[in-house]
Parts: sequence; C-alpha cells; structure tokens
Amino acid sequence: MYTVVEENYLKALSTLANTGDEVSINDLSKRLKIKMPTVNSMMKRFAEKELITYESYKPVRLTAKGKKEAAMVIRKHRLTEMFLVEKMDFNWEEVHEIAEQIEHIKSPLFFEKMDALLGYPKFDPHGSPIPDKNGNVIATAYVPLSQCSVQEEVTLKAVSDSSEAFLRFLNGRSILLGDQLRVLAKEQFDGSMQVEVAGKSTEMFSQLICDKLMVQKI
Amino acid sequence: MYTVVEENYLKALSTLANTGDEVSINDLSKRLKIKMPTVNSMMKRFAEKELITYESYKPVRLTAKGKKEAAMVIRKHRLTEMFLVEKMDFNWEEVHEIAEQIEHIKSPLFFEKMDALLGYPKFDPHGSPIPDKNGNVIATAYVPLSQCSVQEEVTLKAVSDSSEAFLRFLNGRSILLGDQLRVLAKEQFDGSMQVEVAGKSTEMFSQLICDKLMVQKI
DNA sequence: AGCTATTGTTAGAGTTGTCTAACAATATAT
DNA sequence: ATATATTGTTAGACAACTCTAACAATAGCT
Ligand SMILES: [Mn+2]
Ligand SMILES: [Mn+2]
Ligand SMILES: [Mn+2]
Ligand SMILES: [Mn+2]
Repeated sequence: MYTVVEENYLKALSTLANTGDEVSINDLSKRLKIKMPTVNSMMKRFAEKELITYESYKPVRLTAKGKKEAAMVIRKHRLTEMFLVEKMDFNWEEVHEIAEQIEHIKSPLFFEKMDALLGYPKFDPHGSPIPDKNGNVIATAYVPLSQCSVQEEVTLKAVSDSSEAFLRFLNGRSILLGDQLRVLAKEQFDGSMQVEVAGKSTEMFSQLICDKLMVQKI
Repeated sequence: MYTVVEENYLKALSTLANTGDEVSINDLSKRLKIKMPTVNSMMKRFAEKELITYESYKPVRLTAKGKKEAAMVIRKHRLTEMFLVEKMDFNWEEVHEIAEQIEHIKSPLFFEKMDALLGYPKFDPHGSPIPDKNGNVIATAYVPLSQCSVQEEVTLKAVSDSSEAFLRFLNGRSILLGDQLRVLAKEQFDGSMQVEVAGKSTEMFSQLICDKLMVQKI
C-alpha cells in the first residue's frame, strides 16, 4: 500500500513520462510544486521500492511495477471523476480537485462499485481513457488543435487541462467534447487560431488554448 | 482546516464525551489505539487550538468550538455511510471503514451534494442521528437492550457498534433496525437475554450483544 | 574550449505524528 | 494509612515529508 504522497508522485511521473519515458527531477518538481531536493530524495526511495530506475544526474524512468501502480491511481482518479459527473450531478469543471483526494481511498470494493454503477466506462469526463484493472489503457490518437492546419476538420475528443479555470473558459463558449472544429485561419506569429465550432460559432483561440484542445482528425 | 489525524481525535473525543462531557487520556488512547504519551501531547496541541480545555492529571473536555468541529466530522461520516448504502448499493456492514476515510475529504460541495441527493436524511444506516450543518443533533432516547426488563417490548432503533463483525452477526439472524424485540428472560449471572425478534424467531444474546442493541421503549 | 545557466545533489533543519522507557501523580484496596 | 495498581507526564527517539543554503555536474552558448 502506498501513501497519499507516493501516489501523487506516481501519477505525476506517469503523466510526464508520456513522451519518451524519461522524467527529469526538475519537471517533476515543477509539476508537483515540491522543491527539487525533496523530489530527489523521494526518487531515491522510489528506486529502493523498485518503482523507478535512478542514476545520479540522469532522468528517472518508471519500472513496469511503477507504471502499473501509477495506472491504478489514474484509474481511481478518472473513475471518480466520471462518478461525480454521472451519478452526483457535478459539472466537469468541479470534479478534478475532489478526485485528487478520493483517488487515495483504500477500498478496492469502493472503486469496483463505482465502475459497475457506471457500466465500466472507458473515458472520463475530460476525454481521458480510464485504465482497466490490469493497468491497460486504450490507445488514442489525439493531437492538440495547435498542430492542425488551416481548413482541417476535426472532432474535439479531450482536454489536456482539467482545471476549473480552463473548463469555465470552454463553458463560457458552449464548447463540448464531441464538437466538430474547423480551422479557419492560423496566425503564424503567435500560433493563435480562428476556429469554427460545431458549425455554429467562430472563436479566436490563443496557442495556449489550442495546446489544451485534443482533437481527432475526421 | 484540520488534518486527518486531528479529525479522528475530534471524533473520538466527541463519542467518548457522550456521558459526562469529560474524557480521560486513557480512554482516548484505547479508543484510538494510540499510546498515551502520544495522545497526551496531542491534547496539549488541542488545548492550544482551543478545541479542548486541558489541566494536568485531569480528564479533558471539548470546548464549544471543539464540539462543533467534531460534529462536522461526524456529519460527514454519517452522510457518507448513508450515501454508500442508498446510492451505491453497499450493505450496512461494509460502509463504516470507507466512511472513516471519506469523512476527511476537503470539499463542502461534495457533502452538500450527498445531502441533497439523499433528501437531507436525519439518520445513518446504523440508526445514529446525522448532525445538521450547524452541528445540531436530534436528541434520541435510546437505551441498550441490556437495560430492559423481562417482558418489556421495544423497537430496535440503532446499533452502537458498526463493525463488520457485529453487523454480520445480526445479518446472520436477519435482525434489522425497526424490528420489535420482546425480552423473554434475563440471566442475572452473566446478563444474557432470551429475546423474541419481530414476533418470528427467538434468540439468546450475551450481555456484550445486548449492550450494542439500542432500543426505544414502546 | 571555456564561460554561464540550468539541473541535480548534499547537508542540515523543522513539523507532524508516532513510539518506548522511566518517572510522577492519583485512585483503589487491604 | 499504606501499599499497589492505574493513569498521566516527561524525555528522547524515529519515520515521513517538507524546506533552504551551498555546492557539483551537465548542458548550452559564444
Ligand atoms: Mn482529473
Ligand atoms: Mn491526489
Ligand atoms: Mn460509522
Ligand atoms: Mn477517519
């Protein structure tokens, strides 16, 4: 059984490992908002527990065991978010912070019940895939909208930022997962885009926004 | 905001204060399964925070503030138990341990949603009253079955032990809250009782059991 | 290649919450 | 009333997790 703190480190490691497997102490430190020396000593303890491989002055790397444990925490987080939205009438912008806490509840039965009541969902309310009980995740081929070219038509499938602030921004423009997006124009200078949303409205998005909108080409 | 540990101490203090207001360090220590010196130093910190009044070598006493804070934790615990039973298909013997964890979730909205979805329940699945948002609790006049005399007819209103083991004992005999109980005989030597349950079966209960069955005289 | 900025490490300290061992005060029993 | 048992306190230690200050290694830049 892992502590709350360990579980949060595991989750951060897994998220940051997405491209390339390697995670620098510095990135971890920034993501967790915990100072580097603290992260460094925790990584040594993680190496002891065989959750990562660690060599001085090199980025760390989750072991198979570490990946599995991280997936289990992510599974609990995403199941919780889905439960809060589907069964407790929460809005998608309200659930991340609560799930951040409930993901640490020690009760396999509790999460099994959630899973069953939800009908074994495959995605959370932000479009991220929910790992199965073995830690396997459905592969998705989403790319950020910022990587799309002019005139491309895509479907909004997920958001890579579940913060209340960002989701309120989308709510304010009635933008939902599943919406069809068409890139009308792209400003080379700052990466901002003019986008037609669901055939209805037209929006200007800064690059920061476009990086957070994960889409699938049609 | 209080820590998980502080909240657990508060809850234990409140439970033990039920008769007489005073709580000994020793009783707290036993209830929490934490050694006396640890409890002692925590009580000094509680006194600093004005949650209790503390004088050397005397039992401690919750302040008004301490009582209020304890009631809020108890409220969250009992709402959670009710939610688990009513909305997540748990049995009454499965919920206490999970509620012991969820009661510490930091999100007023989460518990408000629970309360609303449940229709503002007044009692938890074990018959204990749920404090309201101001910390007020419905007064109940339940007594343990062990205090009843022969031929008395009473209604089972609550259990004072929510452990899985005890509730399984009741499940095995199909005993439910609301059942009518009639005392057929009482053994002076060991305090055991012969009881007719809901006009159907007849059971022998040891004093240990009779102490845990909280009843209301008809 | 050599300077500089960034990243990583070591050392030392603080807080929270736990323990054991030893001692002190209070309560209980003869 | 005195001895004994119980309860409470002090002292000192330890694990987990955090920090700052100082230093070392690596990477990036002329
Ligand atoms: Mn989330
Ligand atoms: Mn978390
Ligand atoms: Mn309970
Ligand atoms: Mn608890």
